[in-house]
Amino acid sequence: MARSSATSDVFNAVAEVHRRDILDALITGEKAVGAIVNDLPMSQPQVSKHLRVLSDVGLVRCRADGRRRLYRLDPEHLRPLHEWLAKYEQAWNDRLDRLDDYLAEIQGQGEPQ
Amino acid sequence: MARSSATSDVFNAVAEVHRRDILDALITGEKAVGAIVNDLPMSQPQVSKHLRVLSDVGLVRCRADGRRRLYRLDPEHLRPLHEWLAKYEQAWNDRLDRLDDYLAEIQGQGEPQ
DNA sequence: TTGACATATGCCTAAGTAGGCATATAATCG
DNA sequence: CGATTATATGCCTACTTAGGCATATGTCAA
Repeated sequence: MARSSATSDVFNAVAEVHRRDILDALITGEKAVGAIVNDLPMSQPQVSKHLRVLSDVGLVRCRADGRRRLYRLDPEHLRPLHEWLAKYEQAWNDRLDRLDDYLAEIQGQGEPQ
Repeated sequence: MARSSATSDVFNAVAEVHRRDILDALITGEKAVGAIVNDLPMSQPQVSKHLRVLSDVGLVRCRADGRRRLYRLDPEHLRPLHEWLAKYEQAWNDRLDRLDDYLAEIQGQGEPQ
């Protein structure tokens, strides 16, 4: 048996590196499919299919603009991940607080945009 | 092609519901395999195999105690997830701040232990 | 309408893997 | 040592899925 359907599970949707790449590409804002294809080393059908999965899970939303489809992130749907992770942050607060510090540090350093 | 090996990727390791269940079961502390089998509706080999995956990724650590193997969480290895998620928290701080509030709320309410 | 551009889908194959079952390994006890 | 308990592995099958390719669908322009 394989993993339960990625279509209905944010965890599975995000488990795919390429899908994370797409989400990362959308962090800067709304983008057309073609733009994503240009930014990432993926074929157009590949991108479209991954966008479909991400869309089914709610992580991205689509908007029509002429013959283009503009996709944007819907971070609200990262909530399950966030909640799940939060349980562990609570349990081992001290260790993860250090992690938070570390993150704040590297984020403070490299903020090009 | 299937997803890239779960053995080398925290995201994939955590994508499996049963593996998350095991991790959740270990939140309260170190547990023997048998204890996990008792707590969750899974067979012993099933639990052992999932523990193997989690172990390979570093999310759990094993300690021998007689004929038992005690497993405990190593939250440090949740860092990739945390870091990845942090990027989005930064980008949409206002939205996820509300989520943080919400989480703090429900966590403050139900703290039985 | 015809043609060019933009994106989505369908079909197919290869590959990874979860779970069941039996069994191997390991440790303890008598 | 032999028996029992505790856990890990191996084999097998079924199911999911990523990616390639071709093509359908949709939109705009002339």
